[in-house]
Amino acid sequence: MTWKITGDGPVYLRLIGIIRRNILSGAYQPGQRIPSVRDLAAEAQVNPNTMQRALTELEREGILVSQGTMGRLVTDDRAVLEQIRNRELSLLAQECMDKFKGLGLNPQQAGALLQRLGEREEGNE
Amino acid sequence: MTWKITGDGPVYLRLIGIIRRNILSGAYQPGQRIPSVRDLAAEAQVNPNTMQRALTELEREGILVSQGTMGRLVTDDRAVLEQIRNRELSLLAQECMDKFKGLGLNPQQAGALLQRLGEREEGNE
Amino acid sequence: MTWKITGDGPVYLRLIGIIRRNILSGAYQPGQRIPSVRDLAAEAQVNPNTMQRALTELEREGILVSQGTMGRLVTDDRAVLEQIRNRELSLLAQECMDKFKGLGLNPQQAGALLQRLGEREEGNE
Amino acid sequence: MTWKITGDGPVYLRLIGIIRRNILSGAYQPGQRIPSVRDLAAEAQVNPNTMQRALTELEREGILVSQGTMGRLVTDDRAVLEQIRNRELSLLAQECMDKFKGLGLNPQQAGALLQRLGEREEGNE
DNA sequence: GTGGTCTAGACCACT
DNA sequence: GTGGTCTAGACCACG
Repeated sequence: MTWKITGDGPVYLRLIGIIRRNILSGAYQPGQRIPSVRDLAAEAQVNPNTMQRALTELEREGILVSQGTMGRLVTDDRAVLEQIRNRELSLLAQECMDKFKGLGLNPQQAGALLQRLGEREEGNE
Repeated sequence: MTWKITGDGPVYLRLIGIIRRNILSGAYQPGQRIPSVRDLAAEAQVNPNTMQRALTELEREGILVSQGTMGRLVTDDRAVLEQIRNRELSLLAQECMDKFKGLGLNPQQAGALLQRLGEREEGNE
Repeated sequence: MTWKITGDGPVYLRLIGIIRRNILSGAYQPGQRIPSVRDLAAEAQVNPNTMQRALTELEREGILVSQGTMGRLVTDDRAVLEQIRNRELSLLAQECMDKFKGLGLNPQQAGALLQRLGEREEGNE
Repeated sequence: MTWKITGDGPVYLRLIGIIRRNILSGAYQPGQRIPSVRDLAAEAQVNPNTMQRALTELEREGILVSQGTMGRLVTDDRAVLEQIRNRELSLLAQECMDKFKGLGLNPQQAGALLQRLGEREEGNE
């Protein structure tokens, strides 16, 4: 896992984003145990308190579940994962679309552009 | 013009991106005179030298033209603008697609998602 | 390397000319590492920033390549070197010819004059 | 007459060069009266003493002749003019050749290059 | 006023 | 140590 804590804004928010994305992308599988707060903090070169806060928020979100003294697991509730994934997709889509609009494209054109990207890749394979 | 110089990377590169986007989006019209180096630097709260560097690079790119002591203009060469716009679109599309792939979508699905965004907006109108 | 930064015009442009000529003349061999920015600046008695600018331009020109933290090398692409050499030859020829014309010589006569210079040298050998 | 006193070295030496070249190029005809020291100094934006020194040197060279209180004339001795012109040509040829050598050309090649320049111009006419 | 250049000195990331 | 970036402040040429 890469821990480029670049950009601005509170560090713990960026940690949340990074961990969430890594779960949704499958880097951490549903039901899998994640490293300890201390280890994660060391890996990300961040204060353990900051990492703790990020994990607590992700717990409240339901994507992580605490096992008391046994550490934390990624939820195995596929419905929760799917819901969070859809929310992230929606945010990402809106974010991208805003940028495309800034260059004068409407959703139809932007969507077509992405799909043309796919055709090009197929051609390269 | 908004000057959020957030994120990481050299400031002058982000200035270039911001100004270029503002030109491509039409905030600065082709042939229009842009503010002086010092004014832009004050507006963006950066050192005039840094702004100067950004503008010099944009000049080399051809999207800006210097009029010596008469200030700088946005080029009125539509072909240059269109070419740069296409390059930016290509980069943006690839960038977005990378993020969508991280969430498990292929270009077809991502494109469809953006277009569904458009239909939703039409419904709201 | 001699660093006579005499004459007029921006210093960084004259630095570019001096360094380029020294590369083309073989004082810096293709693929060879050149001194650090700071060393060159000290040698030429200019500000490191000014020297940095000159080197950056030469990099953009392709005659120098940066190795990140490993310093800069003269390109080992002979084609690039040959192309730049031809361009310099063309400029130099035109520049000389302008001066000869000021003294009433046409290209034929000027060329013959230079070649007679060669014959005289042969005679001295 | 243009008075770009650029470059380095004593001003009066550059004045000498400029005036001599203007005479040899025919801007000042043999036997013609040249402007007064005061006028020339004003034109060149130079201290009259400096201009005086330049003219005195040119007089010693024989290319200018003083008429006492009647001002100065360009010599009408074609032999003197021709001799000085040859000396200047010789210096210029050597100077150019040094630069060509720096780029790896011998006199034969340099001469051929200049003559090719002439052919190209003929083609454009 | 405009753009452009130069210096001085600092900081950062990389290795 | 290396290249690279940024700031601060000054000076110049051009109209």
